[in-house]
Amino acid sequence: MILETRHGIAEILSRQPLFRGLSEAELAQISSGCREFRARRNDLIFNKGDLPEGMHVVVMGQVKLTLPTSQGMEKVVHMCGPGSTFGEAVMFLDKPYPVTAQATTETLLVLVPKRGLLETLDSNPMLGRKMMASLSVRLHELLGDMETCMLRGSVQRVVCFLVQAAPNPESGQFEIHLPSSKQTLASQLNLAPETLSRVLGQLSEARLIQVKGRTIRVLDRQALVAYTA
Amino acid sequence: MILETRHGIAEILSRQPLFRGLSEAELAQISSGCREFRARRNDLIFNKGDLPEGMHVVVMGQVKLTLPTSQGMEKVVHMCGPGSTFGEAVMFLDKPYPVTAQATTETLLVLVPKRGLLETLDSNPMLGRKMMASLSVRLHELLGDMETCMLRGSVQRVVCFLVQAAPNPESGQFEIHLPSSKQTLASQLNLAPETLSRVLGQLSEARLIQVKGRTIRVLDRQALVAYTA
DNA sequence: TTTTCGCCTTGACCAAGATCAATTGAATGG
DNA sequence: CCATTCAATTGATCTTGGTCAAGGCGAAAA
Repeated sequence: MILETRHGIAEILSRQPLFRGLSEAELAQISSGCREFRARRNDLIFNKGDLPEGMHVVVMGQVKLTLPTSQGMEKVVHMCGPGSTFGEAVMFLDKPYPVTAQATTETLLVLVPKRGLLETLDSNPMLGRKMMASLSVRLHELLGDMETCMLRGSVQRVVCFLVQAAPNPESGQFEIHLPSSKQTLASQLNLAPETLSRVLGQLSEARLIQVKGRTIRVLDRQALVAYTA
Repeated sequence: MILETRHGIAEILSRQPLFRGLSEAELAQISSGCREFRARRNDLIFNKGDLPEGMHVVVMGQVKLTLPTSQGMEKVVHMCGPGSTFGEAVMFLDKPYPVTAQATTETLLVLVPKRGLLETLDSNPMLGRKMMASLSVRLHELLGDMETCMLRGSVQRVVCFLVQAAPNPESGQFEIHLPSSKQTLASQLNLAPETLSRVLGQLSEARLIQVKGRTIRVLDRQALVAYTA
C-alpha cells in the first residue's frame, strides 16, 4: 500500500472531518507541533497507563483500542478507521490513557499535541462544537457497544451487530464486509472466537445469513431480528 | 426531605461545578429558558428514544440511567448524584436519548435547554473546556464500567467495584456506603442479584469484608485484590 | 508446486452463573 | 403495634458459553 507523504500535515488535517472549515492560520497553529507517525501491523501506538501526548488522527490504516485483561488477553473496545480520531478525551483530563492502541495494518497517523489545539479551541467556537460533537459520538458509540455486549445470549449479540452494521437501515437484504478478523469481532462482542463461529454457523444453517470469509450477506433482516433461540 | 425552592435557578446553577465561574450575564442567558423539575421515586425523567430537550442537572436526589433489555428488564448504566449532569451528549447530536432516566429518590432537577447553553458556549471558551472535560470524564467512567463488567468472574467484578469505591486510595481498611440498592449494584455489575449476594457472602466468609445493610467495610484491601477463587 | 503459518471451524467437556422457588429480614403505613 | 410490601438471602437445578484439543482451509512464501 502506498502511503501519502507529499502533502504537508496541515493539508492532511484539513481533509479530516474534525478540522474541516478551519482557517489557514488555525490549521497552521494546530499543525505546528504535529508529528507524522507510521506504524506497521501490530505496532503499539501507546499502552494503557502511558502519559498522553495529544490526540491521534488516523489518516489511513486501522487502529484497535483494547483493554488488557488479567491473563494477558485483551478486550477490543473500538476500531478506528481513516478519518477517525482517538485520545481526544485525555487532553481534557490529566490522566493516563485508559486503553491501549495498536495498529492492525500499515497505518499513517498524525499526533496532534495538546497545546496548539487547546489554544485554537479557545478562539474558535466552531471547532469546540465539533470537538464536543466528536466526544458525544464516542460516548454514544460506547453506549451502543455496551448495550450490545450486555445483551443476554450470544446469538442476540451477533444479530445486534449485524443489524447495526447494515449500510441501508431499511433493506431486507444486504452485505457486510468485516473490517477486521473474526477473532477481533468476537472480542468486541465479548465472545470466545469459537462461540462466534458457532453462532454464525447456526444462523447460516437457519438460512438467515451467508458467510463467505469476511463477507456476510444478510438474507432476511426481519427474520434475523425475530430469531431468538 | 425538604427541597430547596427559595433560590432562583441562576443561583442554583451557579453552585454546580459545571457552571462555576460564569458571569451574571452568562448565567442569566443560560438559565432564562430553564425549567425546574421535581421527581419522586421511580418517576421517569425521559425514556430511551425520546427527543432531547436539553441537558439535565441533578440538584439533589439521585437519577439512574438505564438500558432496557428485551424482557422488560433493565441494565443500569450510571447513577447520577447531586451536582452531576446527564444528557449533555445529545445536545450536540440530533439523536434521541440513548438511555432511560428515572429518579430513585425524591429528586430536584433543572432542565437546561439547548439554545441558551449553545449560545453561551460560543462566547465563553472556558465553559467549553469544562463541557469537554465533563464529556471526557463520562467517557472514562464508561470505559471503566466496561472494564469492570467485562472482567471474567463475578468475584473479580465485585472486588473491582469495592476497590474503586475506596475513598482513600491507599488505606488498607475503609468503609463504603452504597448509594443505591444491591439490586441496582448487581445490575451495574451485570450480575444477578442472587449472585451478588452470594459473592458478598463468600467474601465475608473469607474475612475480607463485613457487610451490614448498605454499608460494606473492607478489612484487607491487599488480600481482597489478591483474592481470586 | 509444496510448505508453512495463521485463522477459522468443529467436537467434547465442564464450570460459572442464571433462574426458579421458598424464606427471612427490614422498612413503611395504617 | 401489627400488617403489608419490597429487598435480600439461601438452596437446588439447569443452561450457556468458555476451555481444551484436533483438524481444515487459505494465503503468502519457498
